[in-house]
Amino acid sequence: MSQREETVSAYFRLFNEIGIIAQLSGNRLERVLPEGMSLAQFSVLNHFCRLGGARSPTRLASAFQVTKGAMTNTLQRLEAHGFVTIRPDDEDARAKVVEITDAGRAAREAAILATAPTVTQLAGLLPLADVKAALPFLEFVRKTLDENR
Amino acid sequence: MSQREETVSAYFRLFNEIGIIAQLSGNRLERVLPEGMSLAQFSVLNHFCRLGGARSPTRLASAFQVTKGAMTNTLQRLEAHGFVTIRPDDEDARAKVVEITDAGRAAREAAILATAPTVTQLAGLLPLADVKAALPFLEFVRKTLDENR
DNA sequence: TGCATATAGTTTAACGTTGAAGTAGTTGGT
DNA sequence: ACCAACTACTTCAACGTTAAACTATATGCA
Repeated sequence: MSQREETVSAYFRLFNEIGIIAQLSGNRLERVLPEGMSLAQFSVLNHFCRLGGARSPTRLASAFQVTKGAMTNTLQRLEAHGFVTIRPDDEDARAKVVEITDAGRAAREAAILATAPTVTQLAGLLPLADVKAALPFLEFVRKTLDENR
Repeated sequence: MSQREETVSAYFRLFNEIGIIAQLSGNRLERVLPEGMSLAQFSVLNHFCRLGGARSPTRLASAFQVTKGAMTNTLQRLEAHGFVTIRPDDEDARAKVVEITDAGRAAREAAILATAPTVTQLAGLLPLADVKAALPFLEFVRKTLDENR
């Protein structure tokens, strides 16, 4: 294999491994999440609880790197469950303001409890130090991909 | 934040970053791939070219960590394009034997050429040494998830 | 002020995936 | 030789995603 081919294959392998891990870990978490709660919904609830305050759909879409259409879908489901409220933005009639509800906070708590055994199991298998060591590079890859679409 | 919460959040961040990277890199490659060729199809063609020989659908499904249903879908599309042949297995009437065709090899070549500029761009942004350094951990994570479903 | 352009959000079709149900064939213990 | 349990593959509905088309509103410049 030429040097060029070896280089190309390293990048393909990187994205291939990452793709498979995303698939396996996503399924895995989704299976233990309470009935009807998707990973996308859980992530949004988490975001609100961790950072507090209100957000527009567009800002959420960009935080999670999904299209606005995908975020519309997620937010409509969350609203149907009563986990968020969506109201018009007074200062910009195009925009909306999304906020988590008490029910949403409770659902997030329940979801965290539900995932705890799985996270504990993984913590026993994947050394925390390795995970922490890998994060900066992964964040760098994510930012790089994001900035060069 | 308690030690426990910090640990949990490290694992969530790991899978969150990986999920976003998978989404962004997958879209990105798919956009430059020749019309009608999905990443799943490309991966299968690549697999055949790199490793040679024939494979059963189940073996392919397990190599890519997708369900058999997903692989049925991918193989049917590849067969419709004439990129693989699918025939019964003489030694096991339940099974099938999948092989790449010359057209499939040509399509794979074309796909590699199409992705070359993107890979080159990424190679300029993500240092090869960092990518190579990250691979063993990612492979370990993938194997661990795979073995503990 | 008016108009071109940009932005916020929704809708739609198409896609790939999962999980479960179903068909067909194989295997191993008795 | 039989039959229960397993395995290979397909089909189907549901889901979350993308990209593109669309409506409505905002912004900036001539």
